[in-house]
Amino acid sequence: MESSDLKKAGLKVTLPRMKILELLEASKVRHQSAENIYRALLDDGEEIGLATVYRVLTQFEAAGLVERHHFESGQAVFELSEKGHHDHIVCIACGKVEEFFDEMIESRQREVAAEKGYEVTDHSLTLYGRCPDCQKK
Amino acid sequence: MESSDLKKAGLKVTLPRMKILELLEASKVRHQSAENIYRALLDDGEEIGLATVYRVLTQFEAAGLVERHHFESGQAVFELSEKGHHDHIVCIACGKVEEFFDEMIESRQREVAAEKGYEVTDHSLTLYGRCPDCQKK
DNA sequence: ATGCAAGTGGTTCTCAGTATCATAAACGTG
DNA sequence: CACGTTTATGATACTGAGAACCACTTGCAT
Ligand SMILES: [Zn+2]
Ligand SMILES: [Zn+2]
Ligand SMILES: [Zn+2]
Ligand SMILES: [Zn+2]
Repeated sequence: MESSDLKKAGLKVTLPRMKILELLEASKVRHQSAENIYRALLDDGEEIGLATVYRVLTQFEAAGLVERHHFESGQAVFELSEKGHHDHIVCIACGKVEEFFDEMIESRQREVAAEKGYEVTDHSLTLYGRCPDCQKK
Repeated sequence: MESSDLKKAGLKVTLPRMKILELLEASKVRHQSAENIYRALLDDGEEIGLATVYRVLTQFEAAGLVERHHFESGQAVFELSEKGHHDHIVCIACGKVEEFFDEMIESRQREVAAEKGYEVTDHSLTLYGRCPDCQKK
């Protein structure tokens, strides 16, 4: 992922956009809030405004570069959309987010929607529970 | 649903609580935002404060009387939890909400979580698309 | 280089929801 | 049913995520 991806998305290559993209790639945490990204960039010594982070993430989302999720925690989180569609399991104790994909669930969703005559454009499935680590505590 | 349900839930029977419960039962729209409920009560000539509506709905949720959902529209919506678990299809054009239950999806979710060692406490599945009516337009 | 369209970021604004707190209503007791 | 304690109410102030503004800066084509 690099500047060419920004061009492809119809976005000018600017420093803040590059920095945000780089951070999303480099970070070991895949699902991050806007404020998280903002603080991480500040900590890296970058000069960037919070408004820019929100604006750029929204543009990235519109361009299909990132996806936005609303887990129950309130705050939206963003992830690079390099990998294909997947759903999430969120640990309610430590906040860890894992991903999964289950073709049977996906196809049943399509069937359910078709039965009701809906054209589905999107869906969101999130499981909440305790991860193995947090169960031990 | 009546005053006894409030007592069972460990909540004093007060006028605002009764009014909110009555409205939720009587309303033809099952999934409503707090502000919606507030305005509906005002329109019915009730004297109630918005803070009370939010407070009471949160108490009802804690007591298991209502469920809160966060569809992508931002605002939380509430519904009586009289019926069993179900998931939702939301029309992105007109906002209509339909409900469905699919045992195959439910059981696959349990399996996926078990494979990853999670104890699932809850999940949220929402399909977004266009309802039959809105497709015609 | 130079001009201008597009982007930035400090700040203000919005909007859903919560906290505060003085007043009012519910309920157990006599 | 009057009383007093406890809990609830509701007007209002506050919060926090995110969008809107707008003067200033940057990227890029000529
Ligand atoms: Zn955990
Ligand atoms: Zn993900
Ligand atoms: Zn519709
Ligand atoms: Zn429902």
